Amino acid sequence: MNREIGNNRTENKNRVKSLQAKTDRGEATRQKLLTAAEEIFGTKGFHRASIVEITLKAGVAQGTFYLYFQSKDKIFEELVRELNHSLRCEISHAVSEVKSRQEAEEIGFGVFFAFIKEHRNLYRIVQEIQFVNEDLYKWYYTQFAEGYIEGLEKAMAAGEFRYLDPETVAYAFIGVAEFLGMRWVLWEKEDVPPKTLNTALKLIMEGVLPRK
Amino acid sequence: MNREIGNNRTENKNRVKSLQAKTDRGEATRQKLLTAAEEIFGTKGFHRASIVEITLKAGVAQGTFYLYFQSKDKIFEELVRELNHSLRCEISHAVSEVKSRQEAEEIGFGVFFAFIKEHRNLYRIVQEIQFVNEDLYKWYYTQFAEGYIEGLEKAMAAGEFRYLDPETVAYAFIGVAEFLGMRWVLWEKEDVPPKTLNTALKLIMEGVLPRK
Amino acid sequence: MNREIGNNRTENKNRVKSLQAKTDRGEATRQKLLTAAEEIFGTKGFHRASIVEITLKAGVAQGTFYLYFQSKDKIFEELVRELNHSLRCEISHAVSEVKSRQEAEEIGFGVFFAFIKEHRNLYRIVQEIQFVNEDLYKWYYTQFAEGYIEGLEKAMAAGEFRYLDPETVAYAFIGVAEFLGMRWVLWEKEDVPPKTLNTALKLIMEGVLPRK
Amino acid sequence: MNREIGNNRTENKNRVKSLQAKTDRGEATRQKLLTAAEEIFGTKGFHRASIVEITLKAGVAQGTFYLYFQSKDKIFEELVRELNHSLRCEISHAVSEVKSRQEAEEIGFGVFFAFIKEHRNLYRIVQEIQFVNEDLYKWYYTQFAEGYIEGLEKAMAAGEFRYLDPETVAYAFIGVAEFLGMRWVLWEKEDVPPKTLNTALKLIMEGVLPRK
DNA sequence: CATGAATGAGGCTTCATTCAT
DNA sequence: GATGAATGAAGCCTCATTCAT
Repeated sequence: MNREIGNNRTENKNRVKSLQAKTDRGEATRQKLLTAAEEIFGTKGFHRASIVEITLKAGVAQGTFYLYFQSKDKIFEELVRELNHSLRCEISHAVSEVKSRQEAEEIGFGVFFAFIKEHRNLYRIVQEIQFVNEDLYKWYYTQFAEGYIEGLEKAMAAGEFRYLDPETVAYAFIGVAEFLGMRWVLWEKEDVPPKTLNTALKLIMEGVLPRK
Repeated sequence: MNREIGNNRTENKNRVKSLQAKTDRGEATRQKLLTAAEEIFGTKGFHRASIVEITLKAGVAQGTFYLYFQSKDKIFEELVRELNHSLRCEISHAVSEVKSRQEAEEIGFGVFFAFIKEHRNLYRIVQEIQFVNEDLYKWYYTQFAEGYIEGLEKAMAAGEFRYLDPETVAYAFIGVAEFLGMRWVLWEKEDVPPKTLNTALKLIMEGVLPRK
Repeated sequence: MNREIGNNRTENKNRVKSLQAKTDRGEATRQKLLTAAEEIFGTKGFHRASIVEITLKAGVAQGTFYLYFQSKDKIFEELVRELNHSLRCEISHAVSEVKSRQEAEEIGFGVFFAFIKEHRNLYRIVQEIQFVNEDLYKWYYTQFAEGYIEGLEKAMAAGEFRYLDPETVAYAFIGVAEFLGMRWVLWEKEDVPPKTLNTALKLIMEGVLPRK
Repeated sequence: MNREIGNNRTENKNRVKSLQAKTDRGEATRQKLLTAAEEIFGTKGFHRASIVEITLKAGVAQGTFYLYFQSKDKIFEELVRELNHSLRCEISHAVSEVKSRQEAEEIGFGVFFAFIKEHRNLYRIVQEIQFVNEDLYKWYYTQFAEGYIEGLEKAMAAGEFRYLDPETVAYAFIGVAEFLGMRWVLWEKEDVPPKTLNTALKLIMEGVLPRK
């Protein structure tokens, strides 16, 4: 499944390109549409958003939309794939030069919070994709989990982390990040306070039980 | 905010009742509608569900719907409040006779997973409420967090848990539960495997770092 | 009416030519478009066919279409005129060396069936023209009828056929040919069986009443 | 095929009825829509007709249309089935009390011409159905042919008509009727002149060859 | 209390045609 | 001559909601 959905992205882009958008002008329009869509979808959600609105904001005619995207669903899906890609890139890049796995978690959480602050809109989009394309929703989190699991396994093998089923740990950590991000970044529209970030890290590293 | 949203529920019910002379027949119809709505909303999501479908399943006329609920949004919101109420009741009841806070977490997670397995439909509804009534979405999690925080504070005061910002811990734990529930109960349509549950508990209790 | 419509054809061509300096390259493009249009219109019908599709199949840009044809309607009409022309040419040519009028009918029916088998696509086009340009539709059949009437009158004058209102006979014969062609060639996608052809000829020559 | 398409009619009607239209009011609306549709489709053809136009003429809201018909296609198809039914009923009724098969043809042709004069609109509809639902188009003529064949076989068995492949004769006769109807009723918007009708009958009875 | 027919705004999408390059 | 991106009108259909009975 992952493969397919992942590849769809490129295929899709290529197919569209082969039909149109061979010029810079076309590519610019495409970008205008994506940007507009990101904002509208993020603000009003998928269902309350309308194509008219998107094209209005993009400053193009309604029909132009369909030169670049097959449907409302498709542009939405593309946005999700982009978000997934960007976020994973940012995290893996930031984490790449880290010394310990513990530090990696710290950096990773930080980048994640920064990202959703920056892309507040796109972030909400992910939440709604499950009602539009459930497979893509699963794919979204599976992608993250896979990368996470890999890192965890290395850390466990190296003795940095004790052995705990990596998939469980991965989803648990993602859950922690998502809910703290939701609570502070999305609801409060601020940064996650340092205290909270520290607490979260202490929690996942050492748990809530008192250390003896 | 909480107050208002919480009260809406009762107000709503009362208003309708006062209009309808509280007949049993009326109350039965109301219940039929709620039950039908639960299934339809849960299956197809809020936007794809239609009032006709709900009334059809409930076996009443279209117009009848508006005798009991002001709008599509409102019945949806009521369902969310019901879900919130039931789940919190079940958990607090199950947890009430527990000896340690640690055991409370264990029981709590278990009950939560069982609940979403049972109410898979209603559970999906919560995910979608954020696009219909964002305040209610916040209310939903705030309610949980509040109860959770209270329990955590007691445990910390008693020295069962070490002191960590309780709100952070509460949202983190909720995040863990939600994502494991999503991954195993909703995606696999099975129980959360015991191994996963154990791993999760170990994780939140003692963290991933090796114990010295 | 006939005159005008008939002339439109040439006028149209000439006008375009005069704009386009009659280059061979231009004429080739024009032909590519006509050929593509014939296939697309024939396959999907006028309304379901699209200009993009035609230009795609012709291997030219969308805009190019309008260099050679004024509109979707016009190319469709031109196709009809071409069909009319070809079919009448084929028939009159085949019939030209015939000895009796009776034989002419035989040959004529045969050529007609062969033609629609060959040009199944173009043939369907004629059926649809009535909803695009009713005059042209009438023109199409009037052209046939006129030729037919002429031949019939000669045969009647010569005593080969008895005298019956020639226009009625002409339309009746055309109707017979069309319906047998529809039934066997278009529906069965085969030749009209010899038995059917013979039956038809017997029928129009001698009727259904028993010969005394 | 015939069965299915034929039955669809009743099924369709019933299905719709079960959803709505249980009252006289509903049935009246349904009729208003059918009547309006008959006129609009007949005048402008299927593709150029629009639902708005139909509902406007029927004096109902756009949405009302979809209470009674599933789609633009479906109402069109229903109209065709109705036409087919009515016409066959009228003919078979008129022909039922006839003494000879020859007289039956005479009456049949007459009723047919009268019918298309009366239902000029509906008649054009049939021509276009082939581009909307090809099976239904075939069904339309197959229905006629079947009835026709039956009558012809009887006449041939009785020696009233000589033996000629009945299916061929049926389609040929239908073709004659259609083309004369087209030429005089539809194009001239008048009755088929008696002369023409007589000529046609003579032709199909005795052919064009001189009687010896 | 209940019905269900009717409403009408609004959404997505298609496509013939134009025009700057 | 040719291109192909852009246009925007128009079409079909859905559905939450109302209201006369």
